[in-house]
Amino acid sequence: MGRRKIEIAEVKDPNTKQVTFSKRRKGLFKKANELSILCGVEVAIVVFSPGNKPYSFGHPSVDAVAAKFLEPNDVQGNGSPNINEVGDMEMLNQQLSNVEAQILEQQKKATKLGERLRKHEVKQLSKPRESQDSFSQLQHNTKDYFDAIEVSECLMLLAQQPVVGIKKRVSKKRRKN
Amino acid sequence: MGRRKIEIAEVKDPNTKQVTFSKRRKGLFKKANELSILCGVEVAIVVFSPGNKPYSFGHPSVDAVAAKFLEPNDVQGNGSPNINEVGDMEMLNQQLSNVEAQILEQQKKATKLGERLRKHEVKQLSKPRESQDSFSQLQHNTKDYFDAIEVSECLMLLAQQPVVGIKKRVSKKRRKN
DNA sequence: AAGGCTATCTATAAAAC
DNA sequence: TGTTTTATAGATAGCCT
Repeated sequence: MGRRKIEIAEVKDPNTKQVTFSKRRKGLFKKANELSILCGVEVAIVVFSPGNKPYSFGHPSVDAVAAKFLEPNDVQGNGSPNINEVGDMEMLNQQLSNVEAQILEQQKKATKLGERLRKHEVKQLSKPRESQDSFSQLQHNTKDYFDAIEVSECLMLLAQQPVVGIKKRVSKKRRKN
Repeated sequence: MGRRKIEIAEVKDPNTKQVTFSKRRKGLFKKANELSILCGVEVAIVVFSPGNKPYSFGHPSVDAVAAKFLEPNDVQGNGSPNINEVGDMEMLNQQLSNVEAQILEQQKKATKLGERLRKHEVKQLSKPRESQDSFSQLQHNTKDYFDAIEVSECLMLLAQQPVVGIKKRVSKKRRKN
């Protein structure tokens, strides 16, 4: 959409990245706003800048969307429970291709990280192809279920914004392969 | 962006509205995905369809973004606390025409919801997702590898679906006004 | 109602201020 | 360092299958 076509890969130059972020975040929010108005629907977005500053957009507000999401009883649309989807396979593929490259490059670092990862029962990264396959498969098998849950939880958390001392504990889990 | 320019106002024809929603939601998610990749940032979106079905997008996951959003303490980016901005005044003005009423209405729901949430705390919403939480924790501790690893990690974890027994507890937080 | 197909409109990468 | 402009890439409204 600019003078030149750019590949969707992380922008290296910090300055350019920041500029890109500003422009695209603005564009994203605008799109979200249009969507909410055109279709009379509710939307909520949270995004972090390269500098880790959080930005958000909500129509009518992030809280409102969260509340609605968490109140399935109020939804009598068509009887369909919370159904969620991550997006299109196309998008996922785009992510995957990106991930593959990163995995390869980070394999070394990942090794160093090994210890910490293991603490969390996260095994070492393996070949990209494997990831892709499993992911694709997973995508198929748990598309609806998976993300629906993910979001509901996020919203639940967001819904309680004025929160400060949330403590999350993750017990060591046993791998059961 | 189509054969004709349209004003940003609620589409009346239900069918057209649905089609518009589908197309634009797809576009919105794609944009969000591109933003996350181009700038190496985290994004989370939740949107309801005209039929009240929730859809979501998250990179690397809605959870991760939510957790980060809720734990400013962990963020040492530049010390800037949560900055919340909706976008342009233009956009805001457009929203204003609708928001007020909805906010009020949502406020009640939110309140009701609050009770409910507290009651259930964060019950276990899922199994496969849990793994991502430990990962998001991990992310905070390994910022350096963060970008490169987060996605691949996510994929790996997802690939290991048969994850069970993780327990996450969220303590009741005290609001500190 | 789920996918293509353009003609057009919109977003935005670079460049110019 | 930002704001505005410009030329293009990208998104999509109306159609059609």
